[in-house]
Amino acid sequence: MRMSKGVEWALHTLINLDVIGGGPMHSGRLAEAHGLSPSYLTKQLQQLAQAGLVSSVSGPHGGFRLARALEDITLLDVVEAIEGDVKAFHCTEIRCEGKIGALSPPPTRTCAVHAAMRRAEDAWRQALAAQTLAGIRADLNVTPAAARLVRKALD
Amino acid sequence: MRMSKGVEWALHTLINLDVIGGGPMHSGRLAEAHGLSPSYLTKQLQQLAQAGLVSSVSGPHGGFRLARALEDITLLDVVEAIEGDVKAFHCTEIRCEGKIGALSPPPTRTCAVHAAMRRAEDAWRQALAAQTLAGIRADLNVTPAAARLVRKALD
DNA sequence: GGCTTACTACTCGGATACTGCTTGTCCGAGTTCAGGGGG
DNA sequence: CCCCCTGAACTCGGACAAGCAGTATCCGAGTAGTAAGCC
Repeated sequence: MRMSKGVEWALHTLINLDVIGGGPMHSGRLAEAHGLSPSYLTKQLQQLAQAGLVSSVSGPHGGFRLARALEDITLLDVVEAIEGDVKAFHCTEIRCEGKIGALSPPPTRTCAVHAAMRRAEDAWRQALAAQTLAGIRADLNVTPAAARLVRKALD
Repeated sequence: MRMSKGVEWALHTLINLDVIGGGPMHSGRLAEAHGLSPSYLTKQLQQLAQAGLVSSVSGPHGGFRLARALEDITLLDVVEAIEGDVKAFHCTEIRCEGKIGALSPPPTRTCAVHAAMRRAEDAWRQALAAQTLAGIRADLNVTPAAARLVRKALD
């Protein structure tokens, strides 16, 4: 039950992309901004590109840039882009296996255990979808001085 | 981001323990009731015992029995018993690493990304804590005939 | 001098090893029950 | 006839392998910019 650390990397990197603004930034710079593995961060950025959160530009002066405004990117978007379809609980229908499964008639309704876990996960997903990266950036309270600092670090 | 399948096993097994009621039932029977690996289910039951959800009895005619009523067992109790402390998102404080970390003053407040992810997980945890196994069993709508069937399968 | 063309350097993209955790299994410690012997 | 003791069988409990997803890495494909050559 551990979330990939790529999610943390992606979130910070997306916000950094917004702070510097403008043209594409190549992944190596974005990685050293937080001391991350460049190759692995590239992999995560590719996932984000496939999901349409960033756009990639090849060649010299290429890199990644935001494809949407932070207001239009929710936490759920990022988590789903990195983790794929987020279903922590996987119902394997063990109620239909073994002795009980053999003796019971085939069930007609969905598994109650499954339904209960799904309700909880829906609450989680909903809470993720309710928060945008713009809100997080506002919470970070990036001062103009801090923004200059980030641009300098990525320059 | 996958939850251990032990959680599913534990939930179904706990409800079965309640349906049969009474004395301890040994893990082998509980396992074959749903076609599970006996050794591995024992491992999960031990986790539940450590968490105080079931009590274990050694020796012949021993096994596991519910230590609490289903009303007093929430989904969160089970998930935490099996998975340990449930924190999907682990903040590694990358904001303090790399170039940005070196240039920025040490932060005073908690990481905004971390806080946002924690809010979502709190919603999930809260939804888990709001559902008891008694509610799930009620949702299953176990008829007397079905209860007899379970007892027979575990006899 | 301007245009075309080939080259180079730099970036993303996907295929390829490695690591840690979940999953699965095994054997030993402890306990209860049963049977036999003694009082 | 009743009690105690010894033994055996059965259960949990924790230590020990195997498989798989997450982690990390590397090299090839593609592109833009540049410089040289030609008109």
